[in-house]
Amino acid sequence: MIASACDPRIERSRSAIHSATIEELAEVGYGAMTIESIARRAGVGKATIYRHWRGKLDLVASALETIKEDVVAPTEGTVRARVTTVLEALAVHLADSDLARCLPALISAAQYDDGVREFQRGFSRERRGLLIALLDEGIASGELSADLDPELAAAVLAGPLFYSRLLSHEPFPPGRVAQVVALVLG
Amino acid sequence: MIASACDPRIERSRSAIHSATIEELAEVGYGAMTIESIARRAGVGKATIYRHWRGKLDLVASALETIKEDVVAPTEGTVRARVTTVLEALAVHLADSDLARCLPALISAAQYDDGVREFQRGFSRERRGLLIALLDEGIASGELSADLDPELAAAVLAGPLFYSRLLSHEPFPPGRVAQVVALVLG
Amino acid sequence: MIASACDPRIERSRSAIHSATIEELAEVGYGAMTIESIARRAGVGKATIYRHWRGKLDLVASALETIKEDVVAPTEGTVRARVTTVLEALAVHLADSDLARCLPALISAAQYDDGVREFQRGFSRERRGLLIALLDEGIASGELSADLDPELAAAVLAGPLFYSRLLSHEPFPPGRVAQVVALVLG
Amino acid sequence: MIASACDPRIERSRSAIHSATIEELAEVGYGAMTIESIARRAGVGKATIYRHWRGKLDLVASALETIKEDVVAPTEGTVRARVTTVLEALAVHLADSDLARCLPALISAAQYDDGVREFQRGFSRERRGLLIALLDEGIASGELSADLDPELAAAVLAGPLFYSRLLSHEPFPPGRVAQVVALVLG
DNA sequence: CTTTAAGCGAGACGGTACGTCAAGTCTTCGT
DNA sequence: ACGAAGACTTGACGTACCGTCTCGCTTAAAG
Repeated sequence: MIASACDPRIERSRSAIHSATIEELAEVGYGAMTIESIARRAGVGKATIYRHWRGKLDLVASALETIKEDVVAPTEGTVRARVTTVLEALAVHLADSDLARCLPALISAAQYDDGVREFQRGFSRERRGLLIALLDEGIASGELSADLDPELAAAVLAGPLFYSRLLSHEPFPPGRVAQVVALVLG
Repeated sequence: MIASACDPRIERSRSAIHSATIEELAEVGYGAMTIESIARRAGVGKATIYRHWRGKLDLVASALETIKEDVVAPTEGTVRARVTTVLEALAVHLADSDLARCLPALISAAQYDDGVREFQRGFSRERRGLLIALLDEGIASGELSADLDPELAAAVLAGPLFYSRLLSHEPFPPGRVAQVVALVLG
Repeated sequence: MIASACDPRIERSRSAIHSATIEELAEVGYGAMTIESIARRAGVGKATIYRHWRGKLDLVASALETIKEDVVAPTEGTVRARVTTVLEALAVHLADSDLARCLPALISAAQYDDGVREFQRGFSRERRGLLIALLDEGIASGELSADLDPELAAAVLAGPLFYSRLLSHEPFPPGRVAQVVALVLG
Repeated sequence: MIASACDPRIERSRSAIHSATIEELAEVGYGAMTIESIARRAGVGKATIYRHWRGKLDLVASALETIKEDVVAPTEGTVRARVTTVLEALAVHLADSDLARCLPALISAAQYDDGVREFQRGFSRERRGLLIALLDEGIASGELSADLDPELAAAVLAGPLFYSRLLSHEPFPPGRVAQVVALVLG
């Protein structure tokens, strides 16, 4: 009955389907991606996909969860330097990674699916949380002005990187991250 | 031959199709929108649509052009105040407009379609151009530091508005625009 | 609106589909026959089939109508000789013809579909009518006993041919038809 | 190993599956009947069915064997009377019995499956054997003409009953069996 | 003031993908 | 050890749109 918990085919299928989903998402985008092509690429039957997920959105949300990697902030150096490091990592990540390649699809899907939206909101909140914590620390230590609103500043710091990637369709050059930090944190 | 330039039937079809496209886009989103439903809603044959546009993306891009309102920068007041006004207008626009509602779909589509990418790039460049011109003016008049990189500053100013809309799925509160301007332009 | 009445594609599709249906029916039987295989064989889209017929049964019934050939009784010779000729033709037909090859499928389908049943009943009634008319003529001319029930006799004459084909799965040898006639008509 | 011969569970499953098969067959017909629905109805796993039978046809053939009642020819009276009795029993059987209801499906299946064909041929041969034996007896006793071909006569006697059932889709009225016998056996 | 040719709506065409269902196979677990 | 349960791959189901096509009507223009 709960045999499924141990049947190795289930796990093999799930991971094959997840990989295929990420690849399809990055290659053709959410709209053009089809369940049939995922099934074909993963070498599984369509029914196997529908057995585990309710549909395309559900599948994509679950596949994206699997590639959400933890980001850690450095602990050494001035807050400005550490913020720069974090943003540079983000810039590099946005320039080339599975998640970044799926980002446009993700944003589009989030518009019509609560699950995807929650996932994506969580993803950004996590990233932003890192920055906010650093800024809080800088304010506490006196390195940054007490007037600074960390939430707002985090959005202002990360904003241009996403803006560049999504609106101008050019990755933000990691080399210019320092300029942004200088502009915003004075 | 070039009768079409004058034939009123063509214009009637075009505008009926454009309206239907905007309505469908707002109601069901880009992904769920179909050419058939647009044809149905506009009361035209499918072929009439394909006669004038290459496909869904082309049609949507063209429909959006028709609702793209010109944005004009104010000419009175300090540059800081005028930048604030422009960004506030953008924040309001992003919070509720047909174009803003289609933005996620556009960004996604732009990944895979050159035409859409160009359309979208043009749209953002135009907006950004306004800001850059203002900043240039501020530098020239001495109101802003000569060290300021207008291109970068424009991305830093507009970035958080899009970041909020696209990544957090919350419109950026127009009331906080002033804070951003203060943070970035000192 | 009634443009379809003249569109030559419609007739081409219909006849291609009919042929493919008869071939499939004869080759694999009613149960194993699929709409997809018919569409593939006819070189048409599945939707084209569903556009014209409600389903498999409807399609089969309509395809069989197209191969229903008229049978004519000879007018010369004794009634016994003419009955023999008609039955021999039936025996040959049952041994090798599209309709005969589809007969088992037809009988099976008739069990669950009124349309197919009516078609098949009509087909047998027609054949039987020929025999009955001949027997009536024989009774009228005095060649056959006035006690003979033509309806019953027709069933007794044709019965063994179908019995052999359907129950023993062997075509009834045309050469033995004369014996049946001798047995039944004395 | 051959534990199955003794394991009471096996027998319980077999009979539950047989009953379920007969019920499904009668309710929805051969074509619409599925292994899954039989398994469901019998309260058994699909694999249990496939462990014992090769497929639907095999299962149906086997289920029908279980309800094949032995037919015995009467031993008293004239051969003509006894032939009439046997044919009347057949007419009644064809009018309403599980086997008769499955006959069209069987005939169709027999075209494409050797096993079913053999089963069905055996079924008719058995019935016909009864008739042939009676006719042989009649010839031996002098009641019937020595010229009579018992094989042929059997087909001519039984033919109309099947003809009526399969081609006209009307059960042959048992009351008219005597007329057939009179016509064929003089 | 008619031709005449365009643009039109309608919708059939061959296709692809949808999400569902059943086929027959295979693996795990519980009795 | 064997059967029940159920996940697996496969492939057909009938539907919806895709983008292309053919048709007959309508209508604006050029003769």
